[in-house]
Amino acid sequence: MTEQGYAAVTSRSVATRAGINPGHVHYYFPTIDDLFIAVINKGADRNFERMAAVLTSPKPLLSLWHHSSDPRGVALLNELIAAANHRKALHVEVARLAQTTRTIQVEALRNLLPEYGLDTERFPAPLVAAAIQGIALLVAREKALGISTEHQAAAAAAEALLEELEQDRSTRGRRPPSRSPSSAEPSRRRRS
Amino acid sequence: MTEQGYAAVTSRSVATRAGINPGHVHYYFPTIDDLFIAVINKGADRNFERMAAVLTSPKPLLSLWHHSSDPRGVALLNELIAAANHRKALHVEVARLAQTTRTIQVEALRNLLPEYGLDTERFPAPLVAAAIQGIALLVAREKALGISTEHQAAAAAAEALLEELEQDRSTRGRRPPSRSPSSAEPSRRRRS
DNA sequence: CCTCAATTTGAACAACTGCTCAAACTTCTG
DNA sequence: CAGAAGTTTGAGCAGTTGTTCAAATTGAGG
Repeated sequence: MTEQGYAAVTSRSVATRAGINPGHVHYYFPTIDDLFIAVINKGADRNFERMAAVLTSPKPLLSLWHHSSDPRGVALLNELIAAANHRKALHVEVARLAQTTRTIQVEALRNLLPEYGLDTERFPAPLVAAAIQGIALLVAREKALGISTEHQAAAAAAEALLEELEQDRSTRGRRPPSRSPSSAEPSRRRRS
Repeated sequence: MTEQGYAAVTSRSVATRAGINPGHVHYYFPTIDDLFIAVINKGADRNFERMAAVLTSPKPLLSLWHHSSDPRGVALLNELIAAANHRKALHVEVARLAQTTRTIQVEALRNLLPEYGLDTERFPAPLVAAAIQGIALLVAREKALGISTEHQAAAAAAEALLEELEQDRSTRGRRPPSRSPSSAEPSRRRRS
């Protein structure tokens, strides 16, 4: 699926790779849609586990970036979404996977972002989540297309920024967060 | 293609929609790949024109955001990329389209970004381009999947940020940019 | 009006797809 | 070891695909 697109996944191609008989595929997965749904669910399980680990790791944002940058994961999700656009039965499943993933991310980020000293008015959790995953998605896509080295610069800059944020968080962590906005920094537009 | 995926584009389906005979499609487009390539090239032309207009408009970043958020454009590009992953003949064409688009964007942004007062060390042109297009891509995708209202918050926040940047640029424009970093703002980390 | 080229049609072909099903085979159970 | 349940196979069917091609139709030029 990641190598040749979802359309290359057929009873026969799967059987050949699995070293079994084409008809036998339908013994365990009555329809090909069932096979796709199984892929989605298995991918979802792994994804949720990793996501939980990522969001409770020492450097959540950076880990989320690395996780979202995984080329195989990006390629697989892209194909699943494209497949869902062609086969209606998959649409519901893919939507649910994406929905749950996004909800987990946003809820976790809502708790985490204050620790980074981010102005959550200008940079609310949904935006940060979309930015990290969106940039990672685009970088992975351009790498897969074999485009020039522009995406490397973007990836490097993104990683540097997140590293910077993680450092801010760790130094902040030592002294408890001030409850009143009176001290040090000029409240607005400190950061972006 | 945008409605049902690239796999739904067949000699017969195209002919039916065009009100012509299936075989006649092959008179003008010998192979279906040729048809896809024509779509790519036509889309590329329109895209380059709009991109040029966007990048020379009064609010380039905001316009780029709106342009990148166009649902039909996102859907079409997604399908073309998915198709290119399945049919090798398209890969070259799609890669060239994406490459050219990205190059145009980045080169324009390299000239524009200083006007916004952005620290181009931390926010180089490739990152800004990837961020705008990546977030727009993700938002459009989630909207297409029919996912909850989380993406709306992300889109609103992104738009507000860009609007803010545009205002900075316009007020900056009145007084010529200071050549030395001595004045007003504390040089590092003024902005993100 | 006649001719010749360009266009349009309809039918057909081979290759592939998802899926079914009866028959063969294997494994487990009593 | 017999039989039942589960597994695996191979062949086949109906439908769709890209593509070809000869024949029919249309249109332009002399």
